[in-house]
Amino acid sequence: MMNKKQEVVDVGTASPMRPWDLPRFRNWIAVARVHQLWKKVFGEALAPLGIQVAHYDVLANIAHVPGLTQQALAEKLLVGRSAMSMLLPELERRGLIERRADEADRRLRRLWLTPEGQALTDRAMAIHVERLEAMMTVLSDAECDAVGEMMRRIAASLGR
Amino acid sequence: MMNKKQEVVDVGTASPMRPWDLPRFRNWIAVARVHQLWKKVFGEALAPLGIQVAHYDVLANIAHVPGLTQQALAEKLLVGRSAMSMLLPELERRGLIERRADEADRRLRRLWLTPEGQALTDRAMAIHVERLEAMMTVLSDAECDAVGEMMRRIAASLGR
DNA sequence: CCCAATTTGTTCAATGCTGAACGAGTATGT
DNA sequence: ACATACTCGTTCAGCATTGAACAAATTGGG
Repeated sequence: MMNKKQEVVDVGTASPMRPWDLPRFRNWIAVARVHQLWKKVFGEALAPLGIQVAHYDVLANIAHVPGLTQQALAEKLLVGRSAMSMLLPELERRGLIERRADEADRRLRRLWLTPEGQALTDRAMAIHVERLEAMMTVLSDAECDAVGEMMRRIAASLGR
Repeated sequence: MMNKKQEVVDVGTASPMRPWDLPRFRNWIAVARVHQLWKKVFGEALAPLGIQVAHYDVLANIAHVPGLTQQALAEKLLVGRSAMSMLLPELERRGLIERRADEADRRLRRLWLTPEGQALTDRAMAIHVERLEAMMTVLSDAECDAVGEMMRRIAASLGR
């Protein structure tokens, strides 16, 4: 497969650098824009449940990996540990999650969903899937998979 | 081209909804993750210049469309107008931008880069392009363009 | 011409996240 | 056993962003 570097003819413009002329630049802008738009749309879709995207991210990750620690959760969400210390007490107070100290290592607080939390998370995930499918209808299955594969490749190269 | 809906065999699991099994879900997670990682990486790359990503977004957009209004800038960045009212005075104080009232409509404050602002923006854009190219090396030109095209399609479908 | 409605930018209280400092608990080395 | 270094979670001040309320300027209909 050809993979020659994409070049832009320098016509001697005043500006020494015109990123908007570079395909990679313009294409990445599109990625960033879709991500931002999605966060807005999803946040509004979640509002009727009385939770925000940050709450949902927590609940969905506990549902995916029950019993994970606050540290592990913070890493998955790419936020600081302190953010969890601020957010989780609120979810606990609302009876959505439970924090139990690990028996072997009492520094760790492992996270679990209560039945109410699981029920809310199920509803939120249903909304998530529904909205995502709606957004993705403009892509064929093959295209969608191709995007995912490429993004995982980029993530791997970023995480060195 | 085949475009049959991707289905997941329901093996009668306990959970009524398992989004992680859906390809569209997993693929989108990858997009979100790359975007978040990029923001972190880029922010660190920008730190030596003494500006943050939010500042850069402002400067780069003024460089791209000199004389745009605060309102137009806020819309482009998907933030509220008040965010600009907080951020721009700082950039003005540092001598990077200039705000001049429009002659015809004195409600509007149009934004321009000072020579210093232009110089800093050029340096920042060089870093931006360099980092972006580095991140994108794992994609061929055709793949990169394909991602951009698909993202623009999604953005169009989201913006109804 | 005039009054109401709209638009632009600003202010301010409230919210959420960060990063550093800290205490409690655990691991390591001698 | 003991001291040191590390890890996990919490607290707190600092900072950015939001959304509502506001003033100034403009627009449009009577």
